[in-house]
Amino acid sequence: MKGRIPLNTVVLRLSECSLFAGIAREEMAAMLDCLGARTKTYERGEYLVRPGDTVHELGVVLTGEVQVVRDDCWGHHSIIARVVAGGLFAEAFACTAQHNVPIGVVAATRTEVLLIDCRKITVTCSQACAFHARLIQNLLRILALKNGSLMDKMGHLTQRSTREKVLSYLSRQSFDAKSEQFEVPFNRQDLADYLSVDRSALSSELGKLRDEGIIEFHKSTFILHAPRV
Amino acid sequence: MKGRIPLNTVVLRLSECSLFAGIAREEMAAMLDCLGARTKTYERGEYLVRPGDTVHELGVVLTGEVQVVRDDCWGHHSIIARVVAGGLFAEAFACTAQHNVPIGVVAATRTEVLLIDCRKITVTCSQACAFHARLIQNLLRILALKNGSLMDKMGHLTQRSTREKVLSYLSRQSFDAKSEQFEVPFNRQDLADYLSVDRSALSSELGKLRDEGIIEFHKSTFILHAPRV
DNA sequence: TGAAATCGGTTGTTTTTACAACGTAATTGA
DNA sequence: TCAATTACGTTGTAAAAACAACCGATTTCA
Repeated sequence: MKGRIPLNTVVLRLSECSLFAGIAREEMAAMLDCLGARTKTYERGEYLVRPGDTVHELGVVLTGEVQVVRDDCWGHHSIIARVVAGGLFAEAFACTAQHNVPIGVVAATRTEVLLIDCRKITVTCSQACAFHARLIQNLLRILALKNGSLMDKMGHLTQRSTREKVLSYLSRQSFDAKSEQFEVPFNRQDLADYLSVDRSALSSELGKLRDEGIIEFHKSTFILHAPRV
Repeated sequence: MKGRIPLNTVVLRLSECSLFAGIAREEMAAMLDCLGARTKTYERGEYLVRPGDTVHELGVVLTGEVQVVRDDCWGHHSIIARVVAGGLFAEAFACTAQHNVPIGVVAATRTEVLLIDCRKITVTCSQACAFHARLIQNLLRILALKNGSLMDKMGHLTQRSTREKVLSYLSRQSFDAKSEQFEVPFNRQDLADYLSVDRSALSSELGKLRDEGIIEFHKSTFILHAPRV
């Protein structure tokens, strides 16, 4: 396999990745070879995918974190999603071999990724490797789940005011954490970019919500007292 | 097959549906039987899926049109997507057998649909019907494309102002129509709900854009003079 | 045909946001 | 350790949106 990351390290990471669920570690080396997978490392701030690229490979985040972003013609920067270790990026575009993708993928930290040509997954190979069917089913499930999370995010974006957006987001985080107290994985600017609101407006709205006793927060730790939406 | 719609009518519709691409018409009767598919008819305004439902079946729109909608706790109604003949709905939730779905699906016109239990698609059946693999691949492609359209829609929602949202939307419609002139498939209220803006604000913004010579419109026919975004 | 409902534009008021600018605290890194 | 950078809250102002209310035109349908 191409890339500088040791094979057993890669296999270890992949064993916890939902794309490879149900595939034995012993099979993985052969599988990676058949898929023509390669590893690559990016520094914080580097682009893995640029708007306008043609994408054939999907990416698996082995370590670190990437953000799927979009900059529009009015100069706004927005964060569509974050992908942490075990997650996939660009898989929807790779599956349809999309030209001129509208999004970018940028490393939020130093990041190691595995890149796999999607055609190698969806087109069953001549050796009729046993894992193909499983990979396709896993990919199907991942795409379905991602559809769900895109809809969740839309639930925040469709809110009219900054207050509603941030409450919608915090409620969701609280729900996912199964706790009134939780960490948000963004700094203020990134949270604003994620919710498509102004940073200073976000800050002041958070201040108001605190004054009203609805939330408490310190840095990225939040406590939501309000009934969860 | 259960339902009151004649089989050959269903087969004719399905032959133009991307879920069944690559499947011969002669095979379809047997396939529908194996899948346990059933047809159903809804009147305008009827709900096909309600928020909170557990969904196992995906739907294929045979005739008519449905809207995927979401009503939030603040009383806002928003339209996530519209699905016309040949399109699928609820497939992402059905694939993951999701409980308590956050969305509703409502008939925008009188609508005939085909309902298929997703487990019958993804789990290859004992007869090892030849079409299963093809269905799964088609479904994969559809989910990937839908991911893309959700991202497109987010591109509109992430715009800050009503003006930017509507221009972003109209640019896209113009691009898709490959023409400066095009029809939008919404009335004003629905367009506002789709873009998550106030209807009267949308109306007055459209008026301003017309006064500035950027667009022309009559009812749902628009002409966009501005360079496409 | 006529009443009712829907649709779309307009206006005015109140609320909210975006934007820019500034200060302080925390973090980074040479 | 000190300087530079980044992060975060705050404030003021101008712009924009939300909301409600209204009106005329069109469509629906009994």
